[in-house]
Amino acid sequence: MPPLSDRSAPPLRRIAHLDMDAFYASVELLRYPQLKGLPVVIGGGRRREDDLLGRLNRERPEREWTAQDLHRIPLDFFPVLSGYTGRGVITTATYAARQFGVGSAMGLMKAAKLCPQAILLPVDFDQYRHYSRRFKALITEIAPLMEDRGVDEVYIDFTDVPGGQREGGRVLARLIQKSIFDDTGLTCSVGVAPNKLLAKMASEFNKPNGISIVREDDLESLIWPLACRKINGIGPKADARLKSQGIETIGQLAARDEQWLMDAFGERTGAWLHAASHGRDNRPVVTESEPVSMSRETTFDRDLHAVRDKAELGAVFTKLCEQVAADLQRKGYVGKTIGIKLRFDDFQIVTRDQTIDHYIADASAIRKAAGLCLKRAPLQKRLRLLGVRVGTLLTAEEAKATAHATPDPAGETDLTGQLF
DNA sequence: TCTGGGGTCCTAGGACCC
DNA sequence: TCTGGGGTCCTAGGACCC
Repeated sequence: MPPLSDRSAPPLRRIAHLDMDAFYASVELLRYPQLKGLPVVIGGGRRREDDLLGRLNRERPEREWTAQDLHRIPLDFFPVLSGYTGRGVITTATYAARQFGVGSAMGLMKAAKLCPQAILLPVDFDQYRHYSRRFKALITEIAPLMEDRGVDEVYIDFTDVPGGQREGGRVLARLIQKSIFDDTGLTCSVGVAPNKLLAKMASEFNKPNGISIVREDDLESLIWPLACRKINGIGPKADARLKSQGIETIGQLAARDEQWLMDAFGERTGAWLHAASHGRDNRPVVTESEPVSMSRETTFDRDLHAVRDKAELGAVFTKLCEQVAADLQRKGYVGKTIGIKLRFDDFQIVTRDQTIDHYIADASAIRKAAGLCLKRAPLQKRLRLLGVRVGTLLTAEEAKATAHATPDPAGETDLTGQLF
């Protein structure tokens, strides 16, 4: 019989990070299995891709093509990157496409140079959301403490889940992988570690369809040789600053004195860099959170001028306000900080926002406040992007309960003097 | 031929209040 | 006339992430 202290010892903290493999592209491959193994990129702007079925029925009318026939669409019928013009970027590329050096966030025109034969599919967010909900539901059936990190990523707290400690978490990770694959046909990569920071790094070790286990004492051998950029939170700017100090790897970062880091990078950031390099992170897995803001933005097909393209801009502006309003209402939120975002032709970004004294969610009130913001913005340069944001959110119920929500009285919204 | 869209969090200065 | 802190809210910009 083990002593009481042993039996009551708390289980080791085991946190998993799960990352779906090439998620958007993999979902597309479920519909178009004939594309398996080929270079495929997902992306593109608003430029509506000609619907494949419609085109088939027009150009190959020898039979009727329906949604059941997607897997039968001949390869030569898919649009390819070659000759692409427009401002779209790649959202996801299949592993076959990545061989050519194309990847997320790359402009499609640049990708067309690198891999003109790649098949280009338009994004289909409804489809990705559907699979996203499905794989997350499967996970929470097995392990209820899950943190949503976007459509294709989650953290999972394995600590108290039956089997979560076996082989460092590998057994449970395998179970979840299998459950997702059996139900959806999609694969994912999982990293299990003592905390979120290390789990996130671990999930990258063995892609695709891999599992990596990182334990406390793996720090030196597995983490320290990695580039600082692998730490979630160190981006290109911070990485450049670290490099300028001769710090390339996480091990080199860990070798620096904490006080030195605090002097060089600020109290907070320095302390965080020091902790992260030593694999320390006590952030909990957060299962629910309220949104802070909602926004809509759009990049124009060509840069627009505030005066010369006033009518076009005004129409887009109104539409963005309507979309944000619809998003707020559909999700049941109101907000009182209304803001705009402009990106000029030189890529400079300017924001203006204004907090009003009551919570709103209707398009005309948003349009009115956003219009006032626009008046305070410089408008000499041509615009590439326009965005509308509503922040300082409250749920509609909260707002009602505290009588904060004052609906814009009918007819009071006055658009006279508005720029657009 | 550059570079999408939707988010979160942090910083820093100023206003204002105690 | 000069001299304090602290705290909160607001605004603008920027880094970073998916």
